[in-house]
Amino acid sequence: MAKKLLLIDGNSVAFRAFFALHNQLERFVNPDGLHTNAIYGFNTMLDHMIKAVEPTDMLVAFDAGKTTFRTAMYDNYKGGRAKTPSEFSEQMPYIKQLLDAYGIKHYELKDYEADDIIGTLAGQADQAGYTTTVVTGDRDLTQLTTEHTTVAVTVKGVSEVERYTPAHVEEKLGITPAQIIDMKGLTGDTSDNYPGVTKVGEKTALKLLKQYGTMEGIYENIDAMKQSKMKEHLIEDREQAAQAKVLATIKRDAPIDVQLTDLTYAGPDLDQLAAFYQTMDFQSFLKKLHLQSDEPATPIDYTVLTKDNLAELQQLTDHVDFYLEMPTPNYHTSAFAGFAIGADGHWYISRNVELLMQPTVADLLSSTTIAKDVFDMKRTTVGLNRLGIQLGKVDFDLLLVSYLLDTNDNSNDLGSLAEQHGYTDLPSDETVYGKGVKRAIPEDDDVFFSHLARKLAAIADLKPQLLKELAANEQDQLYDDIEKPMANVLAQMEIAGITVDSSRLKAMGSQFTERLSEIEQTIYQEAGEEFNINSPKQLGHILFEEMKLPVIKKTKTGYSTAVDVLEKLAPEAPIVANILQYRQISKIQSTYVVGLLDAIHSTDQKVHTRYLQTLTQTGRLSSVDPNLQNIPVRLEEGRKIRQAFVPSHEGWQIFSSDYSQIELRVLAHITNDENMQAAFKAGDDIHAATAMRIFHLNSAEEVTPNIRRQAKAVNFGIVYGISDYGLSQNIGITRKQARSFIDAYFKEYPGVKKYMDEIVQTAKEQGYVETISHRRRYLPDINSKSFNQRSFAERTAMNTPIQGSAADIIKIAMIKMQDKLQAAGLKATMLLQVHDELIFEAPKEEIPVLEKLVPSVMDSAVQLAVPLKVESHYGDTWYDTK
DNA sequence: AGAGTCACG
DNA sequence: ACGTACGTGACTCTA
Repeated sequence: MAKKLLLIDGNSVAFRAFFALHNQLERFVNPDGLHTNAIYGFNTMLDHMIKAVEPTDMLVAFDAGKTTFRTAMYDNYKGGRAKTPSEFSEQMPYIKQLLDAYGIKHYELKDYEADDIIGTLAGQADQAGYTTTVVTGDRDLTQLTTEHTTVAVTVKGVSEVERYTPAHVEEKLGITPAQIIDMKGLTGDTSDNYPGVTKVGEKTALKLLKQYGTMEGIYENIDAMKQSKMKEHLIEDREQAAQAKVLATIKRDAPIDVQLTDLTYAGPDLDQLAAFYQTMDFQSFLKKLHLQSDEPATPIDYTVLTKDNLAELQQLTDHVDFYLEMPTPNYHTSAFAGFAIGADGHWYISRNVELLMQPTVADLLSSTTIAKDVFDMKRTTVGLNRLGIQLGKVDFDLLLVSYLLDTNDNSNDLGSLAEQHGYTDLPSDETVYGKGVKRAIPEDDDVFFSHLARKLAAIADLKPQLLKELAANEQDQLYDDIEKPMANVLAQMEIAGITVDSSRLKAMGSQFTERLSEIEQTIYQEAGEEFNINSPKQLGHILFEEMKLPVIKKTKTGYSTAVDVLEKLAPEAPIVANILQYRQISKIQSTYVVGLLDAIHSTDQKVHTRYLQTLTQTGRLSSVDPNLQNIPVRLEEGRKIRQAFVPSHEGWQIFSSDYSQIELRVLAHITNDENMQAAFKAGDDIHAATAMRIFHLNSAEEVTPNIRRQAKAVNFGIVYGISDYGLSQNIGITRKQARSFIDAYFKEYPGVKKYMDEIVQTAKEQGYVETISHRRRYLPDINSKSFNQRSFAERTAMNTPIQGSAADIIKIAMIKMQDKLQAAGLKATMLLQVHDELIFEAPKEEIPVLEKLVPSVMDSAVQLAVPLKVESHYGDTWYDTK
């Protein structure tokens, strides 16, 4: 049989696992007080790789301590690294125990790193005709790839890897695996703390290698290179580079005393593994083990609910678990497949949702004293509403709570989510219902009913644990006072829907169709041939190969034809302007005319979006099916789409209020910057005020529109976690100028500077950032080795509290708003939310009331250190609210 | 299914 | 030196 060898870089993968589950650090503690997150993550990765590779032979290599031949050669090697957390080191011996139970050989060698052991064995395996897979978190190991050796580098979480073959290395970097060491030699390695050639980074290195092949090749030709700073650096740092290359080179001949033939993998010792899992308190792995040993899944008890036993439900007087199954995601239109109801292990199931309308059940559900525990209360509320039933008091919503605990837990599948929280008695819907075209509700009653019963059991079982975690995070208020009431408000808005004038849309559509075919003909003439303008590939061919226009930007797959590129090309050829025009109209046509028409419900001429309440990483909502949060407004052409959004009654109007600069006001609040707060308190135009400060102007007259525009861009940039490059691109200035703008900004608003530094520091220490309402976002990459990932996490750390707090504020306003509308007995209805804007419909005569009420509710939603400002507009259509 | 593009805050 | 602004969803083409 063909030999398949799996080699694992033990330290690297364990470290990766530790940080991937860092946000769960305190949940992974066994009864002895040992942290187990790295062990758990390592095990997950192990299972995943064994399943994917099906190895006949395996070995896990470890580093053998601090000093190696590399430290002997260069004493700063891996110097200056942050100390390994003790929570991590304490787990290492147990990872080795785990491997023993798995029957996997592990090995370490004094004076050598795990890399060298792997390199040596991979080389031997290649000779012996094995197929080898190397698993590591360290990209440098890609130098080992050959035709028979694949290197799988962990990218995200614990089980996602990127597989490097020689072809993949070539494709990503444009060099061969053997040239990786030349590249490292030139660039050095910050995380291992050795330098290469000054000012030479990956890009320069790759360019040089493509030209000269190897580091030696570069130096052989160095004299012929034209004079430049780079040449000087190359000459000066020659020795350093040579040393770096040696440091980066993985040994292929380490003096190992294991033989390839010793590595046979025969599978785990199940008893030993079970005992290990018991000590570690790994319930889910224990479960899997039992499944493997062919023990039947524990059956679950349930009762089929019928008209005859309905009365039994009257015993439920304290709390009720409830789940309504709708097979498709859109609960406004989905069929009903069945439901489950019960409490304390007594589960009643039926496919017949008409039973829900029986008073016994309906009263239970709509009761405001008997609390319901559910999964996705908004979905449940809308679904029940279609059956004429109100969902009353909800105590626990597993979906909402999981999202608040960790915004990454945003799967909509109850089974997957439960598993995330260590509950393994519930398979995913995909497992039970199938996926894709094969997805269907099981015909077998027992299969389906058991699944529904297990859903209730999961909700009931996880409730105490999750509520405890919520309290520990100080998120009780966020849950009780914001997200739960929010779910109800959103359900009402979704049910209300907004009326769309389809004849208006259709009229616009035929105009667009006509214009499109005209432009299309012009483009074909200018191109000299017909092609698909919607295909970036074909368009790129025409523009850059046939017409030979200059290439400004490339994408992964070819030439970029994005707007910013085309705008630069417009002066070169008239076809470009026509393409831009075509793109603009075709976007409006496909997404907003045709797309919107498709979404109109024929029953009421309305669109009913769904707001996703548990998706975004910041706490904002998102809107789907259709997305009503990105209806065109910036360009007049598209803005006209808004004329199709009309009130649902004769004599009514559309009314809208929006927060003005809410994110900058939040910024002024949380940074406590005196200068920025003063500007808002004085009611100044903040962009003009910023302009005067950073450009040192003395009077408001000196703020020209262009200067104000630049200051506005800087303000935005700050909110996004600015970089000089990003700002320079945005407003078309040099990087140096952008840098000086930013420096001036921080000097003028020192509180902002201080906040930005502190929030990044806080994120690095605690692993997450928070909004004013204790909404939390974990940033696992904040301490990443990769500059890119780390920088991204740092910008996120700066932006999330701002964007997220603004989201908190409008949510609070919406909840208060809904109450006020009801209390005032108004007919006005809240229809839409677009991040900083609320849209209503109301009888004309209520407009004056709304003009006072809405802004007052919005600006007093929370008390900040600066005032909140709200602007209102109204008219006959959404278009007219300007 | 993923990439490219473009609509919004 | 590194490679770049934060958060979304829908449509079209192409593998």
